[in-house]
Amino acid sequence: MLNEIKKKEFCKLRDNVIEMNYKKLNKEQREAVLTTDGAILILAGAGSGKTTVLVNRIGNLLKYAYVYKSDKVHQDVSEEDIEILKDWTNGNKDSIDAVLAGKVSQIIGTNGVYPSQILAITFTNKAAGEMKERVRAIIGDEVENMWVSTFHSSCVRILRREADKIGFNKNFTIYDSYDQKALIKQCMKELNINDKDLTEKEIINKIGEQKDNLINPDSYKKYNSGNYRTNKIADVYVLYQKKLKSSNAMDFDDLIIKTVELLQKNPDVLEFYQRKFKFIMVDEYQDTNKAQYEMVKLLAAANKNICVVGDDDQCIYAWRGADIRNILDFEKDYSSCKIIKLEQNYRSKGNILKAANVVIKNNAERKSKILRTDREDGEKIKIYRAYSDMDEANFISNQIKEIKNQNNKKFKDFAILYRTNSQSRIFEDNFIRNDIPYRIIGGLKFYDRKEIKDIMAYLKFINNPLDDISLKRIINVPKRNIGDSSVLKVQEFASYMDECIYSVILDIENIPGLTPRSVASINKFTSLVNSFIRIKDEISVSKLIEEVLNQTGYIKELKNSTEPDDLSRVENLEELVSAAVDFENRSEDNSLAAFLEKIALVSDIDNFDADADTVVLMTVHSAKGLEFPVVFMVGMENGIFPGLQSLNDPKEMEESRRLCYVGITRAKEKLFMSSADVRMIFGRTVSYTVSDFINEIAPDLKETVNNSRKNYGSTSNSNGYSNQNSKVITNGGYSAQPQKPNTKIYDFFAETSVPKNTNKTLTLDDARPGRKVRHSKFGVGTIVNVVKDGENTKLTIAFDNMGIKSLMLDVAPLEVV
DNA sequence: AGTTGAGTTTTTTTT
DNA sequence: AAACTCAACT
Repeated sequence: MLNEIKKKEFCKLRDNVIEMNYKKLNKEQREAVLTTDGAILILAGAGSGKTTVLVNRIGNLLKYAYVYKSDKVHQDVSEEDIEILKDWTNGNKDSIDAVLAGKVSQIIGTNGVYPSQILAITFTNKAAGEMKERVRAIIGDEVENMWVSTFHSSCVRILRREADKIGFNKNFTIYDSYDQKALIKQCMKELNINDKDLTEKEIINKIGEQKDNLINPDSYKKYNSGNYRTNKIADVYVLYQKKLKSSNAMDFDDLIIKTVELLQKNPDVLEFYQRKFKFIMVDEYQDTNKAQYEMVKLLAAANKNICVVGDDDQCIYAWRGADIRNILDFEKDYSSCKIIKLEQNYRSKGNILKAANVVIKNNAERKSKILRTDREDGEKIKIYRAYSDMDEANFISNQIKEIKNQNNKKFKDFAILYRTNSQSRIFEDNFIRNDIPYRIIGGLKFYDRKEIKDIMAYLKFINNPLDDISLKRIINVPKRNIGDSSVLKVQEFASYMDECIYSVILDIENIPGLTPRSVASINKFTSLVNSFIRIKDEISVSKLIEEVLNQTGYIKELKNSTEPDDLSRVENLEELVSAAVDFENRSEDNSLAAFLEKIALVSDIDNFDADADTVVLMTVHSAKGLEFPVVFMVGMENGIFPGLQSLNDPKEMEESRRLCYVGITRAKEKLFMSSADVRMIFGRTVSYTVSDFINEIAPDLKETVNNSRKNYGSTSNSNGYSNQNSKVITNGGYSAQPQKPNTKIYDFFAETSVPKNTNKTLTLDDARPGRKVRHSKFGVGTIVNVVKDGENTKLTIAFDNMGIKSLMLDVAPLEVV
């Protein structure tokens, strides 16, 4: 009756799961996989196999949810068949009967879980995709019924279904940060806020902060009306939300907040999703903010089957509202929760892991957890001090070539990790010259290019004509004689009528003060976009883009242009069309709205193809979750990593250290950490000391690899420069060193972060950013900036308790700490 | 209306 | 160093 293949498939599936559960997993992992009911917190250190655990846990939940598709009614059922069925279904009689009747497509076993009852939230789309594929390997295409996605994507999916319940139309627009900025600017203008010291950036940050913490405009206004500045910010917040709503748009934060609101205000909706998602899993839980936390809490409230995975040591998004307490207090939220620690690291060699451990140990606020590995110690961490940023890049490209040849590595085995995107440029230049294939993840994204944003604005507007921000972007692009003043008049009239711009320009004759020429131009524009709106559901997205490019004359304008950049713009637009075609082929829902959503929510890392054989350059933030055989952490200087703004703020310093920990733990076999004597920042030459984080690594775990610098002064080697450097660093201050003829070498020895009380008066030579100093009145602080002003040197110092002060080097009573 | 030019600001990190 | 902004000029 049951054909052999099916039986085999099933057995294979079950055996797979069991095999994975019991053979490949360690004790803690197994426990995590097998604990299916109730709340579990999995504290998963870097490289401890948490994705494996999550995937197998899902496999375990679905162990008996075998898909059985047949419409044949079975009659000749042997005893053996019955036994097999019993085994498959764990004796579930309903399931057995259903199979025999040929009516079911699923057998539900003891766990009684359907794929559709599982919600798995990951941090990036890429992580979601990978998890999906690994689950697919166990349960097959049934994986499509699971929700495996990011917070933002899940929220959009819910919101599209229920938009009307919170007063939105289901094809709402997702505003990216550019749209957000434009709208904030407009709000500020309308509120006559042009204070030089109340910038839109500050306002955006403040509003974002409120949103992360689920504070709505009204309550923010209520509690902040006393303060002049916050009161103004509150006004912008109120107006901003109002305008978003009337534009049928949401910003990134709103996606989460509106979902929480929806669930809170609509018990029936909440109940629906609570019943649907019997099992919830959240990855990277340490990076959730209050809003996300609340959403998870709401959804999990009924079943309490919640499994969160995270690592407090890898919380690197506090600046975005991520609240480490969410993970630290999980036990309080779910009192009967089980805590499982995964401390066995399968990724890095011993020394790398030890280095990570000693660095992170310096953080105060953490759950104690020590990663261990069975792997051999491997090589020491390689520390390189370059003389310049160019030298740093050069050193690295030489290392890449050398290691690649000697160790038979590929380009894709190397990653360059930095703290800020701007640091990529110098490597890019160098790699081009050295013929090293590379990819940069992050920075200016494809979809952030002007020409792409222009066309996307057309699409956004066509999809949602209430979107004033997009309309204003395209109304005179390409040029069609609708000037700023005309747009302003239209805008003002729309505000006065309390309508969107599109609806007032449809009846243009009602708008006062427009010249006949403007009226004609606007009418032409209106009928153009109307023609797009008419066809948007009838043709594919790629066709629509082509129509827009041609009908608007956008392509023509670029092709006629003499600007050299415009040629590549045409190519980019062609790529946009290809992206749309690709989307149509892959996506089930290939509507315009789905396309826009996909593009709004992709991150750069989502497109990271681990198979392409190139060196990879990215920020440490982007690298989270990835691993590479050889990692270069570059710009390891006080002032860059950690950044200037972190140096005098203990909280920021801890976050930086966590970031450093993330960076270190990306490396499997070799880790380089480099810094430079001098580098260019903002067109200025600055010099920073070696990062405190490098100094925190115990001497026996690291070695200096500056041998290649012997041409740099005969004194270097004779002073133990290359061999005993770690001792030099830990032994303390440069004052112990004899004067060096070469000031650069001399400076190098000055790099130390182990504070030694020398009581030495601060001199010009010591006055560098990152150095800790003591002022007789202001106490201890860190030099943030040094500006030579003729004879004098002006120092900017961030004091631990007195804030930031500017002082003259010659006059101020300062000593080296 | 569009262009030029001086002046300014930028670099955290991202869904 | 480069990108962006604003205002004064064609």
